[in-house]
Amino acid sequence: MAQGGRITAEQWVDAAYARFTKIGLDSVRVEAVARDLGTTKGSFYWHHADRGALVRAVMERWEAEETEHIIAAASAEAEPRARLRALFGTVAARAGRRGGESRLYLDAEREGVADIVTRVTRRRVDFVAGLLAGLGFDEEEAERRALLALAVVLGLQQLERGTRPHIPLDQALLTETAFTMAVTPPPAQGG
Amino acid sequence: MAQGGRITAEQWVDAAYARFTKIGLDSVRVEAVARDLGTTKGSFYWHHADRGALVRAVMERWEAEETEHIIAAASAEAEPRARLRALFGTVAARAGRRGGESRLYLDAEREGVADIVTRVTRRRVDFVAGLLAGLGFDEEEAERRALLALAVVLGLQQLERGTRPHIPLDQALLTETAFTMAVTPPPAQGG
DNA sequence: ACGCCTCCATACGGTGCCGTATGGTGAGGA
DNA sequence: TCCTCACCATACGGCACCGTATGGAGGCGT
Repeated sequence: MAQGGRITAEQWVDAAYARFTKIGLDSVRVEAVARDLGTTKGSFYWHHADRGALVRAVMERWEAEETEHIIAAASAEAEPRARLRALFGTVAARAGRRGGESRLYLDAEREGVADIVTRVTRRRVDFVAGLLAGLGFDEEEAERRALLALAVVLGLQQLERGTRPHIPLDQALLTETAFTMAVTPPPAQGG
Repeated sequence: MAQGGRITAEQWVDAAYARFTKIGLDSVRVEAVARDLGTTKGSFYWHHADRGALVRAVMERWEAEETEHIIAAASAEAEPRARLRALFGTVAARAGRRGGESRLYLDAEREGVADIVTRVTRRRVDFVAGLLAGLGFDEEEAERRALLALAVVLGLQQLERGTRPHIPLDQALLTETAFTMAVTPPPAQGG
């Protein structure tokens, strides 16, 4: 991490992004990132306007990477059901690498990046809803189930982080149950 | 909020609890609560050891109140399905009054109250799992579905707080869908 | 009325952060 | 070679917070 020489504007974003993914957006602090880079904030304020600009750059990179991941997950399988299954698996498997995202929705407004978070969220919801619609759910039911699926991911991250000793979460079985719940249609009316 | 006279140790917890429910545990700061009370931290450090003790007292009150609410929700209806339905409705209706809880799981470890959060979470999970078991799910499936239900609540709170303009969340319809998903058994194997 | 003892206001030192000001260093062009 | 300018280290003032030290202020018993 530490290096004495010259530093580019992008390297500042790199280091800040590393902090974001590992800890959270609130850990993107000018002086802390400077320590990570082995330099001082004198460099930072030459390359960037202020902390807000750095935070925004981090979020824009996050948005780009997230879009790539969504596309990658989409192109893995052909049928909607298999796609959704693969998506659930990928999301579960990458849970540990989304440490920063667990705090994101709570920091978004204060950090002034709620617009970016909203765009990413919309894309995620639309993507999942599209798959569910392909399974036969009507548009609105598909969107509701997609929202609930997103919420489950966010919520499980919190349950894992905030409880100690950890409540045992068997990710594989939970994912299986969540997938089944998502794709199982409601029983016929009047049952 | 402001009052000049003498202040008891409990009043400090009252004011801190108000901050917790409205904003979050991280807003429980000695000098800020002192301002709310119209006094200074000189009073605080006479009544309490340090900020950690105050935070812990707030969480213990939260634990007690949450236990009451769980019991109240339980005694509202007779059958498991109706109980679960009532519980979902109550949780959805009180969403706005749980502002502090949205940050709680993320602050728990740093604030040293993960044990209390874990206890409350366990009780919630066990309660919901018990109702689901009463509907015919086996113990482990019931626990998984209970965990997912908890996660949905936490996740939806974040989605609502972190997106702007807000993604429209129709709480009533979402609750209905979530309830249906929770109580609908998986389709028979080999379907 | 006098003193005591509970309770609190104020001042202080320490930490971590933001953003600015200012001076220095080194690499590349003239 | 030396000058210039991109780049950075340091120092500073400001803010919010924690916890301590210290000196009142006021009710209460005697």
